[in-house]
Amino acid sequence: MSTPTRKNTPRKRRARGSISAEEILHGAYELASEESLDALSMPRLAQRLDVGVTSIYWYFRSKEELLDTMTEKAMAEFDRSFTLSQDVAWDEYVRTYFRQFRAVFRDNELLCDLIVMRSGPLTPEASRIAAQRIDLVLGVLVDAGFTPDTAMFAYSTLSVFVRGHLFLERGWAASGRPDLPPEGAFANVPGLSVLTSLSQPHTMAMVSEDDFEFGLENTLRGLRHLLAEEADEPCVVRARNAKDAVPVV
Amino acid sequence: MSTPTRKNTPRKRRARGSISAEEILHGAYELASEESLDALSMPRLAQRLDVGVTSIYWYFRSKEELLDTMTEKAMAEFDRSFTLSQDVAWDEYVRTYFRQFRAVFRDNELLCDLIVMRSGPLTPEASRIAAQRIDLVLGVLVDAGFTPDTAMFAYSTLSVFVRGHLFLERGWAASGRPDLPPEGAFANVPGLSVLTSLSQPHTMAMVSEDDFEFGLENTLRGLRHLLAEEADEPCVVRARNAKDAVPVV
DNA sequence: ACCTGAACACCGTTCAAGT
DNA sequence: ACCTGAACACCGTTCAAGT
Repeated sequence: MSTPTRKNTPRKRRARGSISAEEILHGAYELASEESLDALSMPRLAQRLDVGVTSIYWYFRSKEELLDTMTEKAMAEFDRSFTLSQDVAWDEYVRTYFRQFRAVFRDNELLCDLIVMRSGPLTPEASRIAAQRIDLVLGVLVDAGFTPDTAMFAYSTLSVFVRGHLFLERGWAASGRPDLPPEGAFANVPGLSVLTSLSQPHTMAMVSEDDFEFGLENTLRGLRHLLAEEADEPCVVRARNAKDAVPVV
Repeated sequence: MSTPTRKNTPRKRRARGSISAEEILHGAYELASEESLDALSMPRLAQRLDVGVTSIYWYFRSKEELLDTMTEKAMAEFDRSFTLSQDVAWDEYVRTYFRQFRAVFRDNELLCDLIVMRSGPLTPEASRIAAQRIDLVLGVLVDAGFTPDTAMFAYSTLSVFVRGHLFLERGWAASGRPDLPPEGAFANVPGLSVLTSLSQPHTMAMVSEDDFEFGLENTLRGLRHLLAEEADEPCVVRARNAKDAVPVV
């Protein structure tokens, strides 16, 4: 029994062409997908691939570079899971698009972690995929009468709102604690007036289904009226403030 | 010269009442404030306080508990840096409030890291402070004619948007790279139509000043019209979609 | 050219003491 | 009751080799 124990067995040296960037990327993606992005560490990945930890560094300069490449893969997968509607009004198109946007990230934690949570500059490839998808939505908005610039701002607002929503949702999910007790969240805070007179339960998290839908619809309402204003809609005259709105009777 | 070297000098044991939770909290807050929240580690903090690392664990069960307490402090500081406007229209009030909301977090990285980036359940104390501030804004909305529930949704939308904006901004800032080259961001992506015809520079980051202002104003516009709809404004009849809007001429 | 283990400088946290 | 160092199980990364 001079055989070294399992634990201390040094792996036999692998052949020269036996690893590749693709293989590492695939293993990393799988590991993160099965467990979580947090669980992805260089040692764990090496173990899974049956490779020396340092070998990974020959193919990826750093963990960040590996994550960037994983994000490319994630962006392609995100793109594939979209089904764009056709022949609907621009606002229905946008509504469906961003509901789906949220749904895909909600159902796939890894995509959300790589693309939403790790937000920042993308690789050119990931950037390309995103740009082409965004351009389609902008096209719909421009066809509806928005200028290209306004269309871009409209997309930006919704994108920031939806990603903000996903980000905050994740924060509460990660805490383990379920959302605050729906009612009674503010029960023992003195000096409150409105918060204690809500007729439906609201939570501090602000990431309920209703919160999402309200935000989405309100943004669309704003855009609808912006479009009308830009087209010199005769009904409401330059309504900057509610009380300034002049109904043309 | 039998004196042990500086490096290896064991700290002399401290007296029994010589540390306190407050002192640790203060030191942690200062360290994070001077450097960054990332730079705050238990060993670094202990070193700064001239205390054994493990001593901290007598006062705080974990680093997370320390961070939660720091967030309480941060929330109080955030609250103090607010100056609420008076005697202005509800939408001007909300506009000023959320511009300030963003500005405070932008100017104080630590507050942003503790309150925005580390979003999730707050301690009861932090929760209380936030609830009281939010209640003031809701009061203004209710006075303007919104129902308490709608007021809460309105706050939620804006809060999620602004925090989303701050979160994304931080992601791009952390990357070190300045934002993408304003124009030419999509220059070499084939098949683009709208993105290549923008008359002003937009960036992939979607967190420019203009993006923020557009989102804020658009949300306010949506809310203004929602208020009008709810009050049975005679001008636009149940305008769920732009094409459904019936101008009453 | 590719793969490797040992080593480095860190983490957060536990534990069995010391006083 | 409070403070402590040693130790544990991790990180990401570098370096000087091996083949």
